Amino acid sequence: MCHKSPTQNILGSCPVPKIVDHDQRRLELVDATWRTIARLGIESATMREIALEAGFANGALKPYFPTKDDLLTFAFGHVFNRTNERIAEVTAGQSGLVALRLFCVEVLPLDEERINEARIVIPFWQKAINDPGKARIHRESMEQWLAAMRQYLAEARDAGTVTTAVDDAALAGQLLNFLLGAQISAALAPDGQVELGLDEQLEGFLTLLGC
Amino acid sequence: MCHKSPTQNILGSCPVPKIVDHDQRRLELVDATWRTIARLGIESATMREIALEAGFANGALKPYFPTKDDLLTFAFGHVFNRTNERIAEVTAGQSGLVALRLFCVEVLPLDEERINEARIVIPFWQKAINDPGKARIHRESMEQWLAAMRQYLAEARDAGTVTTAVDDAALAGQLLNFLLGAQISAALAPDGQVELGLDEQLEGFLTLLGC
DNA sequence: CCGTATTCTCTACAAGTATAGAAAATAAAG
DNA sequence: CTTTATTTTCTATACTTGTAGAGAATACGG
Repeated sequence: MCHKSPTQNILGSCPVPKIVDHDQRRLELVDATWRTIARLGIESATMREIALEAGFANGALKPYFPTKDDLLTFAFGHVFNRTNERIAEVTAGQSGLVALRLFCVEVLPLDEERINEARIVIPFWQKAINDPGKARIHRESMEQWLAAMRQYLAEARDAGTVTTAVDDAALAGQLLNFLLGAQISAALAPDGQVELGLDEQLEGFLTLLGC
Repeated sequence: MCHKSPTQNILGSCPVPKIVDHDQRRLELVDATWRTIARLGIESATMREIALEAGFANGALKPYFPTKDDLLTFAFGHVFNRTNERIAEVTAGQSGLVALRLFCVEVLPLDEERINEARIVIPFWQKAINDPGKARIHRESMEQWLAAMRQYLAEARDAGTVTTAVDDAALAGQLLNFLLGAQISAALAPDGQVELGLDEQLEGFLTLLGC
């Protein structure tokens, strides 16, 4: 009698047949979900289409995500986490205006990959309107972002690079809404359009802070 | 033999039975669509549900909107037009910073009605991601808004109330994205929440312009 | 009251969806 | 090769949706 779980048993001695890392498979499926939504839109991202994109047949997703909502919630959460990790990497060891700029540049949809992320997050927002759980995911990330931005602003004030009379909470909120709106503008821009002027808008905002 | 169309024939003399103003009926249906989306979300806004909300049975919408897409496109366009008319009313005869503030206040989701509009426009954006026609509707309105904002900024510069070195195009773009992002923030805020600080953020931005 | 053109209701249907679960395929140990 | 537990395919089901269209209801002139 063997008590070992097959997935743990790489060098096992029981009648052990298969080795699929469920967690990694889930990430593969999330990636396929992401690609499908970016390519066809969320309305065409059916379980069948996602399975196909992942290279499987219809029912293969079931053992890893019992329902479609599980899959989507996990996928959305993963995109959020990935963005936050990227932000953490880029801003590590930085502070003040420099960190604030790096933060914004990382979030703004300035390249094809992040424009795709904008095409994912908008359907997420739409679902969140009528799904309190998803709305909470959004709000918690945004609280986190706001806190980071307020800290960077405070640091910049200490350094003397931010001198405006407008208070930090208002500035951070304004900047956050700007970042969110930029997702809309980028996702709905015509196919070939590269220049939305987001760089200039960000630089403009940062310039205004020093008044 | 009678050649008059019954809908035109208010005082007719033919065997004329019914008087339904098709255009007004369409507006009623658009209103019911709007209410349904605001109440249940766009995913639950089926033809049946919309018809019910309008006080009709399933198939009654058909003569006025042959397909669901016709209904939705018309409904979205109508919300856009209504907003633009409201803006035109409020800013009529105004100019410069005053006009700019009135414009923004009219667009920002500061009351329950405009938070509902945010709950409508987000599903629209989502659909527009994969529907070039809808994307164009959005872009054309935004071009119009940008032009208006740039003009107000130019007027304010002439009046000396805007003195920043940041150029007007960047300012207008930044402000537009702020307005769009505010829709997201408001639509996903918790139910009871009244204060997002959008007023302060707008005032903060306008203050920064005078540097 | 009757006739008539319009408006609306109701039922029906074809297409597509998520999901369930039986059966086949698979891969490694013995 | 056989055994065994897992993984994947495949088919089936229950449900919802948009749409179509026949028929009933309606309202008004005569």
